[in-house]
Amino acid sequence: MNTILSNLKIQVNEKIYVKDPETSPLGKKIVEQSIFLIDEIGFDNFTFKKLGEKIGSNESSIYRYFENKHKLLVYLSSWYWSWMEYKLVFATTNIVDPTEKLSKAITIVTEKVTDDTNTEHINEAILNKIIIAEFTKTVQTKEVDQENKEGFFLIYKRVINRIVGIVKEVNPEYPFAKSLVSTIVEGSLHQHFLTEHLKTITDCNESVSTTEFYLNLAKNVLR
Amino acid sequence: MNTILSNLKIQVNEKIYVKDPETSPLGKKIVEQSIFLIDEIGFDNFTFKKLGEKIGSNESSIYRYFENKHKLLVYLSSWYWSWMEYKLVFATTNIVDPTEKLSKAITIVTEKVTDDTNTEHINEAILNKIIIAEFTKTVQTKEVDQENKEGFFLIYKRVINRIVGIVKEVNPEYPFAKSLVSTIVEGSLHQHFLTEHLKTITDCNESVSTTEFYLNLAKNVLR
DNA sequence: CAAATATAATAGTATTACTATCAACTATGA
DNA sequence: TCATAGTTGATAGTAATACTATTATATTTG
Repeated sequence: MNTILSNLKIQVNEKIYVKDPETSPLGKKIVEQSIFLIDEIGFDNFTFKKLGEKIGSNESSIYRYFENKHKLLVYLSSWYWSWMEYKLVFATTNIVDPTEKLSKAITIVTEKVTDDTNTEHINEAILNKIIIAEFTKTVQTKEVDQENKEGFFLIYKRVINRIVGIVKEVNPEYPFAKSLVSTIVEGSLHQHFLTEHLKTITDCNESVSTTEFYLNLAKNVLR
Repeated sequence: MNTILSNLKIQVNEKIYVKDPETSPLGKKIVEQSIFLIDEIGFDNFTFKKLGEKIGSNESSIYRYFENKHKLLVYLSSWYWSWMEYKLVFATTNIVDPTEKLSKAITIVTEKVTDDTNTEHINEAILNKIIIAEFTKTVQTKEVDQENKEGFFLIYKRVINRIVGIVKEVNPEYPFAKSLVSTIVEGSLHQHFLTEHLKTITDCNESVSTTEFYLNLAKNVLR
């Protein structure tokens, strides 16, 4: 996986950006540093002006890459889920036993992320923290239907449906495969959030535990 | 329940408001109409100025009740979960069989809400729509730890832990009761959202189905 | 009726979320 | 190597947001 990812470019829907940030040093810096700044001050307090100051660049230059901060967050999310899809595919390819395949998939998608050193300008561990704290904000807007039509959430839906396929291999009779998987994926982000901030309503306390909970859940539901 | 609720006042943590909106006609109007306006234009586009125009009142008057729009949303959420707790308690009291009790509880908490005509100025059906679309925004902020300390989310956590108690009656051996319940409660809001906006990653399509999915899930996990 | 309280109207500030313009610098290719 | 296209930076400006402060006017209560 290592060598392959370093040659592969994560593809993000062109409609999300004004200019592809991967095509210039400034673009890469915007992406790289926005991850740190959003993690640091939170998306709600994040502005292009502050990011400009952080990277020693002008606010107006950032607008040449992203229409607004919402689009930047959608970009980061798309990148994340696209990267997640690679991890998923590589972890499950050539595994014949559906149950084992599903376990690997659930593990990939629910465990805490460590930095993938193959992508130079993106720190996946921090990006994962952002996804945990802010991902629902990319979807939960009044513009969701419009943006869904434009394909902003395709990658996310593809990740879900890839796992749905595995669930159906494990148990073709189970009638709620899609809801189960979307519950696991979204729910694991939520459990990670609770582990950090509202500990009294979760049993998860370290990275492995959230995964354990969902592995156990899936096993019980699909047996 | 009807007669009792019409006499009971839903209690909301005093730190959430500047002045209790239940104590004046203007306060009630602010709460009543904010629900309609947030539903209509979304929380992100909602401002006190727009609300003032809608209710024929001045922006500055609204600030005398709520510090900012975030606090107003926290107020609406607290009200909602408090009301949900009443429904829960009344639906499960005097039921001896834990399994039946849990089924009632899961049904209450996952089903689509219809207006409760006993509360004059609050339309619960619309409020439920707001909770589905915006609830995570009340929690997912940089101030979550501070606000949690001040007790802003106590009611929500109490609802979760009340159901956790029932889960433990059903199966005292199950090691993830808290995570299961928080997954169900938060997850059902998410499934309702997907049903409306991202239909390709959910199996739920009408009110009953989300409940069915989670009843089935809980049954399989706890047997 | 007086005093206290609630509300409305107006004004003002700092920040946000942009857009527009123009100058400077950089890379390319003829 | 020069011309030119494209990128970035600097500055300015606008409308909206998120408030705070002040004063006037109603309304309630004792």
